[in-house]
Amino acid sequence: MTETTTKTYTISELAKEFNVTTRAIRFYEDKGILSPSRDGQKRIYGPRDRILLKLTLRGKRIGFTLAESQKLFDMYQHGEDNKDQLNTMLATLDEKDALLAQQKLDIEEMEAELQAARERCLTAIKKIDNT
Amino acid sequence: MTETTTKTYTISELAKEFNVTTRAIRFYEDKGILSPSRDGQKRIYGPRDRILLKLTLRGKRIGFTLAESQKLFDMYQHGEDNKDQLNTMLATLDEKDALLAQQKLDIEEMEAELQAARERCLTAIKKIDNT
DNA sequence: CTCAAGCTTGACGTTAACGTAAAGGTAAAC
DNA sequence: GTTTACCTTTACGTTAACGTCAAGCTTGAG
Repeated sequence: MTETTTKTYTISELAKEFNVTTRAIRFYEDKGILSPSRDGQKRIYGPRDRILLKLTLRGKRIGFTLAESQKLFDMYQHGEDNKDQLNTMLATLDEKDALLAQQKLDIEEMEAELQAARERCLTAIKKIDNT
Repeated sequence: MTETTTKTYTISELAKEFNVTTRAIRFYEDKGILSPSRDGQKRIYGPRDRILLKLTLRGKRIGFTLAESQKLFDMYQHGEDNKDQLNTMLATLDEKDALLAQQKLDIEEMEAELQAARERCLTAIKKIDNT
């Protein structure tokens, strides 16, 4: 009764789902981020790969490099028994948190400026229309 | 009584203030973002250059390319009379706003994950300490 | 059988954003 | 007058993150 088959994905399925190229996905494997199993030649991706891909792409959107993401994943997985490594990871996490905080400020300020620019645009357009 | 002298900066002053290299600042000039005046050979930066530099760096922190920042600045300055250009700019602003909204979500989720990772770290360290 | 669709592994090309010398002008300090 | 500290231009080097062929396996449809 208990299903033991885990969901799998082909490379192009993942590519479509996350809107990236297959080339990019293979590239992430090269960088040690993904490690799909194989069916003969073909790559088979499991749920774990899917999550890692998702996290990687999210990281990218907020400015993490692939190397940074990979490092985090790596520490997260193989650091359970090494205190030094755990502390290194805590430091890394703090560092990232600080960056995110700064980014939030930057985003707020940028949004205000975009809004100001938008209003200036609209005013200028009105002026033109009244000519 | 009314002072008309505007504050000016040397390249290294700006570099120090914003913690970037002089090379980077000259690079931004190459890209058309800054346009300092000269005192003989030497570059003289005014308040306007300073602001543009600040905005550029802020943009960078949230993932804007230099070309994108430059394009925004350019539209902001020379678009007052061209309706098409104003509308293009409005579209660009909307696009950027959408990206910023996505980034906010990404940051929230990433912070949650970093927090979870941090707690896992701390737990693991405790376990080690109790060994 | 063959043919198109999708997979594979190289391997060279590209863009962005500077880094890094190299080689020299200038100006205040000693 | 010669170091020292900045400034300049020119130009080749570098890293990240893929893009873009090339050349070939394989597999289900017709």
